[in-house]
Amino acid sequence: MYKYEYPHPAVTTDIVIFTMRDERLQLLLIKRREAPYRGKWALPGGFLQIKETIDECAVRELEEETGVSNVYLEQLYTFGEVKRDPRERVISVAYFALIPSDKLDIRPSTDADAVGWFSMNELPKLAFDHNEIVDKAYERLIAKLNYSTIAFQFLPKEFTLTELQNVYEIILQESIDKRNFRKSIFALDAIIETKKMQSEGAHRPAKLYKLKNPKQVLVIK
Amino acid sequence: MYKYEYPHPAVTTDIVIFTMRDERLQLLLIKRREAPYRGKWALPGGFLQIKETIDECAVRELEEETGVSNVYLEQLYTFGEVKRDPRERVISVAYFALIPSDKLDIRPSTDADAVGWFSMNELPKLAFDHNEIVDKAYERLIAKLNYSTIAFQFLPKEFTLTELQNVYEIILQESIDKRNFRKSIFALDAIIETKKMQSEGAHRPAKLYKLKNPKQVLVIK
DNA sequence: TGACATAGTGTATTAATTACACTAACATGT
DNA sequence: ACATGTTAGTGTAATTAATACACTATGTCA
Repeated sequence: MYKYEYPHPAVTTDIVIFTMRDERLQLLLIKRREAPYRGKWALPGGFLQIKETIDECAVRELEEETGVSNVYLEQLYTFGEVKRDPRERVISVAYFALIPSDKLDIRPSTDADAVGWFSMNELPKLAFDHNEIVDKAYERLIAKLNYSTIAFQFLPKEFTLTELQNVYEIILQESIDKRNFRKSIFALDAIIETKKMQSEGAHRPAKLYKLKNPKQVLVIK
Repeated sequence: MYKYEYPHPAVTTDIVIFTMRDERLQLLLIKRREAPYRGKWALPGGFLQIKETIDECAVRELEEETGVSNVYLEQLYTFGEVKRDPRERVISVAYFALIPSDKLDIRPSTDADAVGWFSMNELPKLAFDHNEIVDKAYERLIAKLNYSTIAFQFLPKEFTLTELQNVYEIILQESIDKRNFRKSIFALDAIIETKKMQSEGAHRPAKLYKLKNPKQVLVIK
């Protein structure tokens, strides 16, 4: 038992885990096995341990749910409505993570929870205020596409320009002129050619590129 | 006494209160009367009550420290290093507020704390991780100047274009061409002329303008 | 070897941003 | 009453950035 002179809220992190699957922006959800919202889908997350930072908590939760580590992870916003959790007062520090498409098939290692990928377009009604969190994450993601190199975080180390363009088109939900797109990407001075090509069917193969600084997300302009 | 099965951190809000005073960007600090960091300057803030939202907590703290309400207030970031407070585990949800220059001389109503305005350029070393919070707030403020109408929040209801330009120049620390500045402000379609003029010395008086939607901060572009 | 599918490339037009200098209107001092 | 000082207010040309647009290249497969 832990005792305090004044009431303390519980603190959790919840993570919006985005990836690109089947030409769609998808996110990872977990089916709740317990009340409240039993049987509902919810964002992965969990309670902050007393000896870890909030960032560490998010990294840990992400690793527990997806098995991936060392991916892009950013604090999003803190949600603190009084009744957002019916059990006790819970403050949730929300994060969002971007998983490259080649790290996807790693074990969803959660202890037998049902986990699933859901397309942004066809999300169910989620537990708690998690739809609100997802909306905010998506909003942030769209904003960041336009002033940072965050889009690269969806791709494997080596990628084609068409793959990159697809990331933008899928997230922004608009088509982009191919020549202008390439021009703007080259202007970033962020990628270099590899000597490899990628053959993906009965057509001309594409050059593979890689980031000059793979882990770095640049703010541009 | 409040008892929990697992340890709970305390949750506070800290507020970076910006204003424009003496042609400088300044912020409000409070001198701590108690340990830890006794005698050091710190951001105003306080513990989250169990029945108020985090936003409400920030509004309340702001009102208690400055006497002002109904000003621009935005959640900034949540700070959760394990040892950021030596007493117990404390998660701080930081906010930043912008106070119009004409609301300034309202009583700093705090119960006999020493409060003071400090210029951003000459900040002392603050208690806790508050310098880090201030840095992040300033960064956000600069960013928002460029894609929102947040700058108007520093000004009284009616203001001149020169006053507005001063806000930009002081915060961005660069001089701006007057004609281009005015052009870009008019292009926002956010202000209208009043019929009043402001005479401020031995020179031509300036037109007073006002916002079409005073409380609204627009995201632009 | 021809059909098909995606990769890859340049230029002209338009829009946005920047650079730049003089006149207008008031207060004050003589 | 007029000359001086000080800030308010205004437009245009030059530069840069963003957009629109169509054909050739290179592979696979039948």
